[in-house]
Amino acid sequence: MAANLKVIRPSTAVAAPRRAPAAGPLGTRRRAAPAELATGDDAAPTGATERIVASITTAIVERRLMPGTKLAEQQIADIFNVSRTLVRQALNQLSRDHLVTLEPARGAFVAQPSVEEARQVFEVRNMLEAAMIKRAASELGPQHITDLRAHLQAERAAVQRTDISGRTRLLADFHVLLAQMLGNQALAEILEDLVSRCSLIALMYQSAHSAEHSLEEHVAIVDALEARDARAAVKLMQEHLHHVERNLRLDPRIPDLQSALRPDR
Amino acid sequence: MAANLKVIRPSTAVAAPRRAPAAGPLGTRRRAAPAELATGDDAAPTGATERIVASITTAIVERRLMPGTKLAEQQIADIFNVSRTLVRQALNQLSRDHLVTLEPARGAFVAQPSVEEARQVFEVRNMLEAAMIKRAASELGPQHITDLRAHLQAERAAVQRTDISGRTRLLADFHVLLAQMLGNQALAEILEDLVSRCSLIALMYQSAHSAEHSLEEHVAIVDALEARDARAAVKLMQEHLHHVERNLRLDPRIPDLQSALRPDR
DNA sequence: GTATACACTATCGCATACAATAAAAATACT
DNA sequence: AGTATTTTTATTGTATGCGATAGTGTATAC
Repeated sequence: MAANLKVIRPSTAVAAPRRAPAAGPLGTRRRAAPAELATGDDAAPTGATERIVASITTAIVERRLMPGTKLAEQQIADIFNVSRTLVRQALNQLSRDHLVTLEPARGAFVAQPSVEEARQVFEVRNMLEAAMIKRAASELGPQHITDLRAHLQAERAAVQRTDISGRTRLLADFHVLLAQMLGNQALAEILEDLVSRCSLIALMYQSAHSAEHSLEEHVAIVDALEARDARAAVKLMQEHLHHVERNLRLDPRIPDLQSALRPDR
Repeated sequence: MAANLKVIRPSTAVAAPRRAPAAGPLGTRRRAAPAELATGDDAAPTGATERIVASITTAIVERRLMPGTKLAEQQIADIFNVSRTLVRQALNQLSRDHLVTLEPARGAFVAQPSVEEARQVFEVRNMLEAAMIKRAASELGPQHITDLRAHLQAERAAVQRTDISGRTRLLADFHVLLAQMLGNQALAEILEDLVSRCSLIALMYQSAHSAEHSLEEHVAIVDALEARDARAAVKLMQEHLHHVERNLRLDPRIPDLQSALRPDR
């Protein structure tokens, strides 16, 4: 009975995962415990911190936690029926992922990435994913392509049924999936961080980039990979990232409004 | 009198930094506390965890802590005159940096990167740094070149006086410095992680790559940057990374011997 | 003499308790 | 009435304590 909690309202509360942690194509997050059994409920002795991190990460990426939301330790501890100690560990990890910011003696808050940070993250993604997709074009086999198609199908399903949180996650996972297929865990971990941050950025700056458009571009990328056309794949990926970035509402008004309204709650 | 400790012997002990934390060209590590005064001694209320992380990181990168060394919580707590709580936080952060591994219910150990992990890290560095140096060639100004030359001078000095720990750090910092000059903090942080891991890898696999050789290659890279020859810079950087990787003693004998001899000590 | 089983010790995992800090509220004063 | 100041309250930061787990050493049986 550890993790039965309702979806949260935007006001200073935290959400738990509605679905089992390892549901999606790449559910497990880094540094998994030895052998996490299918403990649907609470019986995860060591993985308690992991569970909290995964829950909050999912909540942020799936847009159920707004930037700037305060993450009070005791509240989260009550929700997960653990002590503040474990919550603290989780929040520390999340701050390393740039998903929450720790203000000394004030508490943890869902991060509010600056415009500059957004620029930097997209720049790094561009560097990394261009190189990645180039290798993918030459190294991925038929099985990988099949798996990618399956993922695209899942994306399409989520988009069609307007599953906002599912589609957000799946669209982001596409990029991480590519990294994992190259068999490079180090790359996958880095990209996972970057992609998560991008989800937060997209949320904060109210991306006008439609999910349909992203899906189309993903399809085009896989097509290029299947054709082993590295040049086209790189170009498509870079354009894709550029589109996503360009469709952010980076007008100074928006973030200012955000932070202007938020100080009190 | 918090941080007066002697240099450690390889057997299950931990070292503190002999010099002030922010000494080198890029001394401060990520997520710095608001304004870390020059508190030579202990008066760092919030930054206590930071200090421990920085100390152990430095100790590992500068080769004063061998891979596999046990990092007992109480020992470190005694050394820094803090409670195990803060040490735990520090060790958690370090495990996120891949510098220590946390074995459940057994403790923390200086990481022993596998051959496969080494391969992956170098692959990512290659992707990232090739793209980075390409941008650097077009974006860096004369002042940056001057700063790079100064850094090379510091490298040369450390190499000449056979300052083993200093040169190891400086050679690694060269790459991070490049990232910082591009004004991309996100990139710099990622690269800092990768470079730290490489230091550990080089230590573990007894790199035969001479420091002099690395220095020469760094000089060549800066020359190419100054000439704004992006193509050459990329090529030189990739060759440099390739040389470093190729000079690792990746023979299966070494790590097997390590793990064969190590279980008892 | 070797191997297995048992007990002991040391360290980790987690929770709880206490101290310090910052926000909030209430009161007093201009 | 509005503002400044003090008191109160809530939340974070750190330390400590207890239960649990794994490693180590010893004794006993074969």
